Amino acid sequence: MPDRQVSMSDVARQLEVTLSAVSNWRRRHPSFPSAEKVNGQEMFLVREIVDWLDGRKISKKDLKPGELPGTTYGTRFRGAMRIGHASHVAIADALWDELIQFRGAEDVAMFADLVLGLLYLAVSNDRHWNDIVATEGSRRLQLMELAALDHRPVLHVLHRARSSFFNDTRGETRLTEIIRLVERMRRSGQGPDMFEFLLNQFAAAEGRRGSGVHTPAALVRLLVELVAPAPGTSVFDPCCGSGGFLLGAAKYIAAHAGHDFDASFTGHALSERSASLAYMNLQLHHVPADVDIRADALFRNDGMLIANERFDVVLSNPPFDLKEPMWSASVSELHGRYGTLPKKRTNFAWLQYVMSSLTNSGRAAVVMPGGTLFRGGAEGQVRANMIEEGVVEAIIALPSQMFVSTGIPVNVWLLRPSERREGEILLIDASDLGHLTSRTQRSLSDEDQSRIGDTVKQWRAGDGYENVRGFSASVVVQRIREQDYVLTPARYVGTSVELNPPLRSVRELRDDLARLERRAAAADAAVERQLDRI
DNA sequence: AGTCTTGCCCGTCGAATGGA
DNA sequence: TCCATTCGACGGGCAAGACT
Repeated sequence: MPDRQVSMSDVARQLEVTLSAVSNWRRRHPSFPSAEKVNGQEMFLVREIVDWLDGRKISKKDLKPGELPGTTYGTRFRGAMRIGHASHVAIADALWDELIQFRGAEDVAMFADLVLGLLYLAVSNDRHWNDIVATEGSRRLQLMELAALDHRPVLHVLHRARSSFFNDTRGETRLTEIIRLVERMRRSGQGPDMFEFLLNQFAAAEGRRGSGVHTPAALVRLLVELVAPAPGTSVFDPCCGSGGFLLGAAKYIAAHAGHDFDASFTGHALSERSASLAYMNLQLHHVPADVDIRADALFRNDGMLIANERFDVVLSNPPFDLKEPMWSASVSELHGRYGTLPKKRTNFAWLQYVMSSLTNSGRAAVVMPGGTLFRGGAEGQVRANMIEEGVVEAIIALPSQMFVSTGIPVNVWLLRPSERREGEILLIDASDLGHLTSRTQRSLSDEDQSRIGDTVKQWRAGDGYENVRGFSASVVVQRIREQDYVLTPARYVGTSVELNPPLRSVRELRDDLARLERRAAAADAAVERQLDRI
């Protein structure tokens, strides 16, 4: 759309605001683009209008379903005019290619911190940002320091990045280029989404050497859909990483319930870096979230994870088989309502923790490694107790290679308070779903996600659900008990390929053959007739 | 008739104020 | 110091009126 033009009323119509609103903007804001008369009508350049609208937030009461608080009129205008409908991904993709050229020898995380920190400053409209863009050298570094002092999370990531980034002369020119790219991201008006996009890109770039667990976007969407958070709910992630689940839940609520946004979001981070990234990510999307760092106090002396609040919805992807001693040395066992575990078996400690932080009408979805479904010992005992208590609602086995950090297959535990026991557990084997996005990466398509989501919804509603061989099975607890509480879905759903087809009589087969021969003869005759006609 | 401006009203947000 | 309340600025909607 190089030089497309629009009138004031066009703008008002596309934005679904009144004409007077646009008129007021024009009257009240000298920065409003100037008009040009075409055939007696005043016209504006779309490019200039979009630029200006990007700086204009839609007030809460005027948000439409699906729009998060903080959405600008620029975004709405673009959507309505189908401008750049390829959206932030296309823009960010292009910028990403440029961006990684300026990566130096330092590790990806440092580079990520620098870029994300700057993008946060740019998008959150920091008062120093314009000067940072316009200045160079030590003055610019001073301004960055000043800006970071105003934003503590940025302070953390920028400090980390600075020491390794600016120790040579090339650092200066690279910084100039990076700031230029960040400014372009800001001007695109889709900074918050780009922040999220870059978080995913950087996590992928860090790969297996990456510092933290990063939940892929497809998995976030799946889990959020499975717990279906409603407006007014409290959402909690006890290990929130960069805030993906909390943001996903906020987006889900906004998309399904309009702008009614009185939900609360709480995240605990295991590192200061995670906390900073999560804080920035959520702030930029205007998600009112509390993010705390709880790494040092993860496990108390009695082995319990810290739990003193309850939430309606808990979503989490905690680190599997946590090796790091994040608890005090005096911890020898991990206690929980459903059993005691040796201190190295943290997976079920997380699951029990999730249960203890759930309200009695709550719902939780947790990502766990495959071992949690079948391992015996103390873990098997806890699993058995949870099943008997009726807190396990469903298990979904996912394909391998879903994560950048590990190739092992994972599964989703859907948990509910025991009051709601229904005597059956839904087991879904989705390990055949998904497609490879690279040699080592697999992702779930939208269809895959909705197939899983719809199955769970139908099963919950008790309406229209049927077991699908090789995919899903609703299983009574008694049957799981007989299997020593092993929850591996594949064991219950059967195989999709019929290994032992029921034997058919020779007569049936001969009849079939005869029928097919008759149809073939009829088809031949039809072809002959057509040929004769020519 | 269609397009835009103006004045007025009202809801929202944040800063200031006041009380425990 | 923390909380609630008040107040003013601001932005958007509405309706009447002006312009072409």
